[in-house]
Amino acid sequence: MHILLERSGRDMVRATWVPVAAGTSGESDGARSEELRADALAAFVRECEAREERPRWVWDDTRAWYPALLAAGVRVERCVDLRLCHAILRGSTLTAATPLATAPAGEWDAVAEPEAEAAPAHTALFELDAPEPQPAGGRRSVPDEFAAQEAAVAASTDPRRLRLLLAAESAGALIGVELQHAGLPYRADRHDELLTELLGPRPAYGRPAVLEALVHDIRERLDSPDLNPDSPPDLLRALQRAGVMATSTRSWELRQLQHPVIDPLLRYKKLSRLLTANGWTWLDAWVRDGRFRPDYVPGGVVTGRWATRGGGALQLPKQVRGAVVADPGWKLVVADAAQLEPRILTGLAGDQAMAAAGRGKDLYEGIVASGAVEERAQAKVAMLGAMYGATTGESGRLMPRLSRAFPRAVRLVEEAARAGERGEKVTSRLGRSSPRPGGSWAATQAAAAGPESTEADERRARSQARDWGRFTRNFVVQASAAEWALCWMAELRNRLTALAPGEPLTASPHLVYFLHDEVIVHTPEALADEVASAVRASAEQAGRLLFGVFPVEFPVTAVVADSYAEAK
DNA sequence: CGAGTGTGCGCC
DNA sequence: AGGGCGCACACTCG
Repeated sequence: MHILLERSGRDMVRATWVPVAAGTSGESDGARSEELRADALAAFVRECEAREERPRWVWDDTRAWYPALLAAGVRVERCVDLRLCHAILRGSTLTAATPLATAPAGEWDAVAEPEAEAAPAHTALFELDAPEPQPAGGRRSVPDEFAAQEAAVAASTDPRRLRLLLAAESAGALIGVELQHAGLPYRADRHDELLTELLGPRPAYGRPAVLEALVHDIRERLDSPDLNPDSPPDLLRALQRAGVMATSTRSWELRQLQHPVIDPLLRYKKLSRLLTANGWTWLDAWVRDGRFRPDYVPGGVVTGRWATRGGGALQLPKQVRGAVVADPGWKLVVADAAQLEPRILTGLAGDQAMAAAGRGKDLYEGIVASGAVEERAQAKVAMLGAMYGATTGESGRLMPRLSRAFPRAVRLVEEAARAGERGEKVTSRLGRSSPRPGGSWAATQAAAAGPESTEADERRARSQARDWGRFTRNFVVQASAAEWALCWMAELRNRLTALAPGEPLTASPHLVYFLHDEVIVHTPEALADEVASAVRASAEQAGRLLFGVFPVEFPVTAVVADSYAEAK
């Protein structure tokens, strides 16, 4: 049973029951409906979860509904996040011919958070189409939108895959809220110790002692007493005055050069970065009551990866992971999927040779064993190059050998790149499609094709096309990997719930962290081994959901630990 | 003075 | 001369 929720006035909520598979009629005739007070919602949801057979809650935005329910101690097993699903169905090539996809943009296309709207809708490289202005007449109701989405899926070229994608995306929305609710167990005292060890004690003002000493040292060695090492132009000038022929102040470039200042400068950069990104200010802002609670944004990236807002949760540096510590009597199960993206590519391409290389062992070692390359490092750089579109350097040179050994896998990414270069969309395993190149794309390409095009026009157009081709090349892999990760997590969430039925979220094993191909579960010690098994079983299940019987494996390492730093 | 852009670097 | 992000700081501009 679907139970649709929407606001029906000040402090009131309307709940509408829609039987499964009845949502395609475009009408909600025969559907039961009930009005209730908003403050009675949590009790209502709790009761339905207990009474109904696995109800699926349908609402506009999980981030708007679910936090209050969790705060009231109510967990939801399944939902449909109409806003996230709408975005997928609007863009998917599988639903391109449906009314939902061909209609002009409406309020369901709006960005959820008004403050996010201010963000520019383009990047330096690729200007995407700005959202069209919203119609004044209000938005389609929740039942109408739900019916339109069901109709679009039913009329799509692959309803099974899309249904799976929408279910996984919606489960991700629930998990994102639950992650923030639970928080990552985080020891502020350990973090402070780590910072103090590396930087010196927290200063009341100004730089910590270790940084201050490094600045002094750098200034002396460059004979620049007033140098601000945080200013790239200043620093570059000072370096050149001292005879260091750098063209930028990037660490990787400085590392190649020989000069007494290089070592302290690199150490300064590293530590300065730690201080500004994850120093005491970060600790004060983001860690409360022993928990780090970042704001996850499922579906926040075009490829379907998650984004975060604030706290930089997806960039928690290795330096501070020792502060992530399980509560007394609890353990962390730290799990990550080994070589996820190459294995996803294997499944996408149906490449039996590469599946064999990854069977029962490290995929890169398997590639070495196949004879394609001599060393693991080469296998890795070649695979990454194939997925990211490297054309030069070692990676570029290895491509022909990779291509000979694994023609299907390489052909798949090459074809995705060619499609992007033509300005076409590409689509992930379950049906998420890339955006079309927007902004100046058409004008630039037309200028190069016109009768009076100059050499420069053509160069610009070629370069733009290649840039977009690298994006679509990576999109098919990254987006499909994100789908695998969602299926993995959704399956794991179900298994964790089953380990301790009826328990509140934070009293039983629960997810506390997610990082693209990595999860952390916080669990009572006694259940830790069962959790680790669940993590592995969920990965197998995710592989079957995406690739059926095709024999590509998705090994995960699952480590039971007290601290995040112990894993890896 | 605030808003927007560029640089650099952390994560996958 | 390599895909996707977020964030802090320096810097520029109105």
